[in-house]
Amino acid sequence: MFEKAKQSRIFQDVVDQIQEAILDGRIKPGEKLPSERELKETFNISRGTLREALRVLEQKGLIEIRLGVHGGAIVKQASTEPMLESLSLMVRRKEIPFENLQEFRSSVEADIASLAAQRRTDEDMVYLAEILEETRVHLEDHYDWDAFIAADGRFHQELARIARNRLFSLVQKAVHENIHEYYEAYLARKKEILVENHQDLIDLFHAVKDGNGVRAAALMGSHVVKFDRHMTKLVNTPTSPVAP
Amino acid sequence: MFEKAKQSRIFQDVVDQIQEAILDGRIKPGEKLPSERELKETFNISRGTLREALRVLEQKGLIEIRLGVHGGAIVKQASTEPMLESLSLMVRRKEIPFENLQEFRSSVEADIASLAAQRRTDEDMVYLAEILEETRVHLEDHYDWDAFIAADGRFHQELARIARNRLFSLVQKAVHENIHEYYEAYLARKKEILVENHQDLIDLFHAVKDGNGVRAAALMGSHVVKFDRHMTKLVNTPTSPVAP
DNA sequence: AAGTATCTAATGGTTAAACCATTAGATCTT
DNA sequence: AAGATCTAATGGTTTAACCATTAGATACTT
Repeated sequence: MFEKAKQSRIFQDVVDQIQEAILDGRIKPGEKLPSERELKETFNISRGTLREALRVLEQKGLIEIRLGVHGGAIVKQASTEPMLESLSLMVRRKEIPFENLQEFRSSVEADIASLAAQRRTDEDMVYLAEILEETRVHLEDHYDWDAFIAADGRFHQELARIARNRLFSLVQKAVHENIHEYYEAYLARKKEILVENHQDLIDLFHAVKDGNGVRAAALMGSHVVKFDRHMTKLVNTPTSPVAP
Repeated sequence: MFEKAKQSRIFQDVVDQIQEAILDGRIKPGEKLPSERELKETFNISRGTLREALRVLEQKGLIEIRLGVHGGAIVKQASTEPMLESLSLMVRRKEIPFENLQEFRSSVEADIASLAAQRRTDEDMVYLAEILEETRVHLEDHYDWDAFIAADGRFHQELARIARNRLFSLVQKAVHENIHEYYEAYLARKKEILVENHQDLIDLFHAVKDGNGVRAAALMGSHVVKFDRHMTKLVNTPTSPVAP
């Protein structure tokens, strides 16, 4: 019924006030807050307390601090960093099993492929074809594992852009960045994997070009799953039963 | 080719060291860090600098500070708070258009419904049936809009649990909490909306019970879209063209 | 006149020492 | 035994000073 009375922390009050000012648009991205010495007077607090508030706001991705004579706290554009970091921390803390991450990625990528197929324009397909050609070059002309993987990443990213949903783009990026580390660590660099992968991308390209959302989603789902399977056994360290 | 030399900030170094210790498991959830006065000696820094580091770690959700004689910084269990907050900030800063949020939610809920249908056990269905009955009571026996909406939320949440993917659960929660504010603000409280909604839940329940993932996904997709449509026109404030 | 070096002042980064507020446990009182 | 009080350790806050970085002003050199 009741909630515990919050122990007042002055810096938290300052954080809230500045955050609301930013969210309400009273201070806009690019604009500068007053200097620390001015702000401490405004809020009638010490500089140390003010600086603790600034650290919190900085960590939230709301402000950025610059050094020097014309430095100070500048309101940042909204960015994906805080989301990337918080997801990354969840994964690194093993709060999310790796298979969950794989499964989620597979579903999200399939959703993206479906939307992309429904919304792609002719210009989109031109650019997507360029990326597809890149993967072919890095596979057939000058074999280069890392370059192929990088182009493959751009292909997925571009599909998300074609889907025209910023949240999907953001989530796709967050998941990809967090799963990529595992590729580096656990994936055997066999060319045959990339050959298979490349064929998937070609099929995907055509499904999107044809506006066939159902097929695009199905192809993408199996594409991701197939790729993940190459390392599943290596990642899954069985947890030993805990003694009572 | 090069990246700009990072301006060294001492507190950042402290943040990194403590964060790594937590992620490596050298300090475990529930365990307490030494007191501020001890830590400042360990790192050979001032207390103010140390406290700035603690503020950052606290904001990252890695530690929690308790007051009093046996207080101090305690390593927290991994939790969803940081992700919820960062997504919330993105939405509130209008970095993500509302329609994107709706569309994303619809896709994710459909994915969840599909997985749930594939993985549900008999016990799962017993509990899900209880929640479904709750919605019926709040609609037919003692009509209560808020109670129905709350039970509806639990139905979705329980489906995510049945899907047995923590990342889906987490994302579902994050999106739901961020979209819920809009319901409060923009949704007309007409009973007929809930009647329609309730029928959807019944159909969904049976699709899941039958293990029909495809049908469950389709039902969930249209269920969410239908619900969202009731407020779409109200939320979309057309942006006036900007003068050059 | 142009370019270069130096100086200046404002800003964030850091330190030090002190005091306040909160809290769990020890001690005292009844 | 129960309750009140004291004690000490901890986080929260303040103050005042100094350091490091930086953009612009000024002085100097060619």
